Amino acid sequence: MSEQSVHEPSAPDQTAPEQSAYDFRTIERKWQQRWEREGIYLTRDGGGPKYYVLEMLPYPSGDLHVGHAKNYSLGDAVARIMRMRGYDVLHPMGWDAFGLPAENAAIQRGIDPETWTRSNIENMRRQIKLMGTGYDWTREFATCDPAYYKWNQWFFLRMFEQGLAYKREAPVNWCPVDRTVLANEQVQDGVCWRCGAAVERRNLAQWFFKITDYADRLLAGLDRLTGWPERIKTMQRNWIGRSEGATLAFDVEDVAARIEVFTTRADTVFGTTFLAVAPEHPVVAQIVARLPESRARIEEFAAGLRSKSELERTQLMEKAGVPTGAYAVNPLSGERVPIWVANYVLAEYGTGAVMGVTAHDQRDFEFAQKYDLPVVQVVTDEAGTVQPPLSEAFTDDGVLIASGEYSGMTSAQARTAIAAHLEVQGRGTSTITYRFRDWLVSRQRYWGTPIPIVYCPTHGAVAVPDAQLPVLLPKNVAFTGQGSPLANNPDFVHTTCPTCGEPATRDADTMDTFVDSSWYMLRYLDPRNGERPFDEAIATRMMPVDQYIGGAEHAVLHLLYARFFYMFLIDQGYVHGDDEPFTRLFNQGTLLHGGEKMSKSRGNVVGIDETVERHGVDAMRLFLLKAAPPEDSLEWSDEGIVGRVRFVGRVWRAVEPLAAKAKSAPLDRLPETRGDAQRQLVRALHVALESAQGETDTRRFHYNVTTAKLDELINALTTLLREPGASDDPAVLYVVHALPIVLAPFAPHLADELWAALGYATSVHLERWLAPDPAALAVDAITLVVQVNGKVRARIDTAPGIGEEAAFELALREPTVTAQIDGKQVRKRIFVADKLLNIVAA
RNA sequence: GGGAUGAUGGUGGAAUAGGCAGACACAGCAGACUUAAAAUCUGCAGCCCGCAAGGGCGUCCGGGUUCGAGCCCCGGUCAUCCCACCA
Repeated sequence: MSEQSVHEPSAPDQTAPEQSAYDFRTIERKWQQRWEREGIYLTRDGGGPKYYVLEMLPYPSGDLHVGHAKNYSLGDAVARIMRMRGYDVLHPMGWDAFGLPAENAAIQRGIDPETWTRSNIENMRRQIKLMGTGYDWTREFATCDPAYYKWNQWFFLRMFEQGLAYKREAPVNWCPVDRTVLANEQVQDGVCWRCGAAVERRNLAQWFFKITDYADRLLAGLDRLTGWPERIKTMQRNWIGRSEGATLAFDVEDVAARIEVFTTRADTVFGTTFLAVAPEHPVVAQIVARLPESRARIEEFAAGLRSKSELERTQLMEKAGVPTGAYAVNPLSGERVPIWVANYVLAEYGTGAVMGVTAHDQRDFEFAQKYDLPVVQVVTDEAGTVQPPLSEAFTDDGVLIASGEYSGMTSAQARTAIAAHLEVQGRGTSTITYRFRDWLVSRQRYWGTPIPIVYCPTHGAVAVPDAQLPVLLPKNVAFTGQGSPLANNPDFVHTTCPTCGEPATRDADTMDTFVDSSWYMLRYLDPRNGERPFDEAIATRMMPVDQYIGGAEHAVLHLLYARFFYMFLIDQGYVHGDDEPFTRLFNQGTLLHGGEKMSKSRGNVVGIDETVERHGVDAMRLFLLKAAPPEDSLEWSDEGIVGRVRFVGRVWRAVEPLAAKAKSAPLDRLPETRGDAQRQLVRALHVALESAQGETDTRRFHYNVTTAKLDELINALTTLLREPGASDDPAVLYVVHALPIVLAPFAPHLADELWAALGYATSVHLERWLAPDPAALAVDAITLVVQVNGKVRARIDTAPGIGEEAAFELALREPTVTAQIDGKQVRKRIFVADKLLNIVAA
């Protein structure tokens, strides 16, 4: 590492604590340089079990703040503990480098997106190294490297071949002034972020990945992911939104059309009093052709709806509709029901049409109230107490009434019977509907992976041959914020058809950046492979990721897309094994400052450079681990970190004077202990070891508790050191010798400085972890709690294993106990060995 | 509207399986060291009564189960997050 890459100290800060004897600035820099020089964090192939720990790929936004540090401190501690425990740890880092902010910088400040991105990466890499994190940097890549995005294109073509990538029209946000598509975050209050023009919805032909083909596998896989938080799995299930029901067909009177409706309540068909369709439903055009007098009314209604923002449409609007004038026929009862266009029917879900069952669906009920439609109850509860008139929809399952031959059946029986009956007549089928849609991957942007498709007047959409990949992003691009940068670039767009060689045009869209992050965990395994995205054998050996760490904001999209992508890779045989890519998932809590999430846009960031310069890396990392459990959000505290600065100094002052002696204290067996204080000290060390190691086993990562155990350890050590002769005590020297090992995952620089002071020439991070020793953890004295009627009245210090009778006799010697029993009869005794004696007296 | 999670001292938090509530730390107070301060070290510290010994109360509120509830059950309040016209 060169000198330039180390941060220059900022101006001296008068409020900063005076430098103690432990010069963290010099020491931390020294170790970081040495670790890098010696390559101690390169992935080892030492014949141990593999352990792949991965933090979610960061976006290179510019500067790291302590919120990022919270994430990396955790992953780094996990990686270090597992490495010391003998696992062959893979812990890589890279960059999610495509995306909108770089393009915005280009539009607003005229900076080339690549220049902007690369310089951010440089800075963030420097800052991550400044934290002393143990990544294997030889595997680093950025998703904007052509050597990476080439494989995005390659996978796109494989999906295209399999019919999993397809093209269809879909609405986008369109700015009529800038003639460009806007991302949702570029639409603010319905207007363009740049020019303020009102944003329109427009249909464009775009590429989709057929993730819905995998819906049931994505659902089923969740049940096997026992190492994932239940909350995230629930969110994914809700997102997929599997719904079992039936599709039923209603004939339209006087129009040669059928309206299909999806319903989960086929048992309520007899209660249908109207049909509601989305304004976009094709039947609307057919009805208008037949009943021209309805045209104006329907078009006005649809136009009013289109002018509303998404927010107004989904949250604020009252249910409303207009009658089309046409009627449909109930396939079971034969009754005529009016067809309405309604604002609460979604074109994209189900069939875009619903049967209006006013008595048994709350939305339909409200609609009926507003437009005075009949309410026909066809289900009642078991006891038959629910009777008309209804004041609200009765939405529970129950028993059918007024439903012809189905009356008397339960809802569940009727659903099956009705679906079967209609199926025979060709008017119904059992259907499973999903809430989530196929994955729209086209983005009308520059800074992303070009879609490797060419449009030929003769041959249509043609795949770019593999040999011609990557389709490179052009360099000579003007960023005006108007139009599409690639579509505006003739050199890029004009090409020849791979099939016939005639003039053709390229697809001018780029891929959603979620494509980039859907398979990156595989590229780390074989990052320089030029022939394949990754080697099959290596991937099969190293996958899945054992521990994935990141924020809950990716609970649905990224984590669902990556699971889908991996299932595809498994199916295609690019990697073998289980089709879930992330065995365990841990969701970090966010870092708050001033009660709000720390972020550049909120202007409440605390930078890494300043924090490290002022307090030191180890203190920062220890504070971020100590202040709260890692899944909780955590309020940054400039005061709180002072406690960790003190801890670092206290450890150094306690250990350093004894370091020369301590190396000869053997670590392979427990030391002789003379007294209770010595036994407590050795026990404190093993409690800390157990805490640190247990957290990786149980996956809770509650290092806030582990750091408290380290506090207790150092408190016990400094207390003992005040006793005469302590510096020759075998227990003290044993603990001093072992201390760097237990500190290594959390304060890696301090640990190595202590290890060197002991006289070691090699890094402590190459040492083996100490196994917590049950003999050291055993206690030789307990405090037995004595309760009278459930209230603590005395505590008796005694040896473990004391019997109930003996305990009772001791308890009766305590005046605070006898005072409570006095004049009462002892009715009962509850005895919990080595813990508690409860005397029940009345 | 639906779902999930949570609520513990001045603050962040701890409490393995229903068994000592408040570990550890921050802030605070007192003391030691110092000419003085900083740094460091030591001690105190949930609330109320009491000189003390000790006692009463106490984990959002109200009930319940239990010898015993921060933890389990029922009802409520508040907070955060997610989904939200999904037929």
